[in-house]
Amino acid sequence: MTDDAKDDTIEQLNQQLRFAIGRVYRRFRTLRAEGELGEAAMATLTRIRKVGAQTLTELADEARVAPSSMSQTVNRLVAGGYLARSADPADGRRVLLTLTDLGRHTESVTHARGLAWLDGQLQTLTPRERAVLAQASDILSRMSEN
Amino acid sequence: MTDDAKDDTIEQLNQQLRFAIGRVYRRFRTLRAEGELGEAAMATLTRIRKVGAQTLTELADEARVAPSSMSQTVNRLVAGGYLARSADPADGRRVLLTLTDLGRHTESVTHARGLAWLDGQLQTLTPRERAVLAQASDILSRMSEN
DNA sequence: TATTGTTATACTCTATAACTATA
DNA sequence: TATAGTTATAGAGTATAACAATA
Repeated sequence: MTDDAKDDTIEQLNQQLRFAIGRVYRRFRTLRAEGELGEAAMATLTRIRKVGAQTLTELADEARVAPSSMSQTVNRLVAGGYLARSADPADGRRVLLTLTDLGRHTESVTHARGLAWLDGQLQTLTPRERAVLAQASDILSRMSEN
Repeated sequence: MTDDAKDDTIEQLNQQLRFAIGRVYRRFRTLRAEGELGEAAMATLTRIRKVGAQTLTELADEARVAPSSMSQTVNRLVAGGYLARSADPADGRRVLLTLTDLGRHTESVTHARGLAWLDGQLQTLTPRERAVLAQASDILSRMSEN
């Protein structure tokens, strides 16, 4: 295989992959039911449910957004009663975000519902196709760290 | 393998995949340079470049967004001089969207630049990993049609 | 009546710039 | 000075509802 042929393959894969990911992402987004929390809000609740109380900077870094963006997402969640702000006793500049009962319950219910469509799709695949997606997930996660 | 074990695998894949796709999509989005067109606008220009003049409904269906959403994306593109509206001689209700010279040029340049990051990432993968991503792209594209 | 498209309005998500409070 | 966080402001993208024009 010449370098040119290899570049062609990569160019083609690039476009296929970007197109496929955009479509699936938008598909996810349209699954959101009336009155349900948006992607960023849900991801924030899920993160705190998984790892416990987080500071604003921790959440912003993990989501790869600006601190002000996360501050506004947190504002909406606090206003809705899903998150509570509390002072960090060890450092007065820090604010610890924790789930309220409503936040914990909403995260659990919405998470389960959000998985339903993808579950249905995955059920229709062959085991081999699922294995391909599992490997692709690993590769994509690694890539997005750069 | 029992049914329960199979369900566990799918549940795990579900979460991995959704996480991976969200991360890569957001990574794409942050690549956008100052003053460049956004994802939806660029995708619209690219679609017209590939298949020629399109009506609003065609564009909305392909992108899987509401007609009013596409109308507003088109509004921004027409206001910026990237697209031109013209009447369909065969049906007075229809509006045909075509690229202007600026639109064609911008699509070409921005498209090339947008591919750069992903190209770099793909170059670092093994041929086998790239094959996995190519297969995954197909599977994901098929899935998002449902 | 049905289809095509637009506008009004509102919400989510994001960013930059300017700011306060604490270390 | 540096770090943590907030607010003001702006813009992209999306949706629903109400509407006009044409088929």
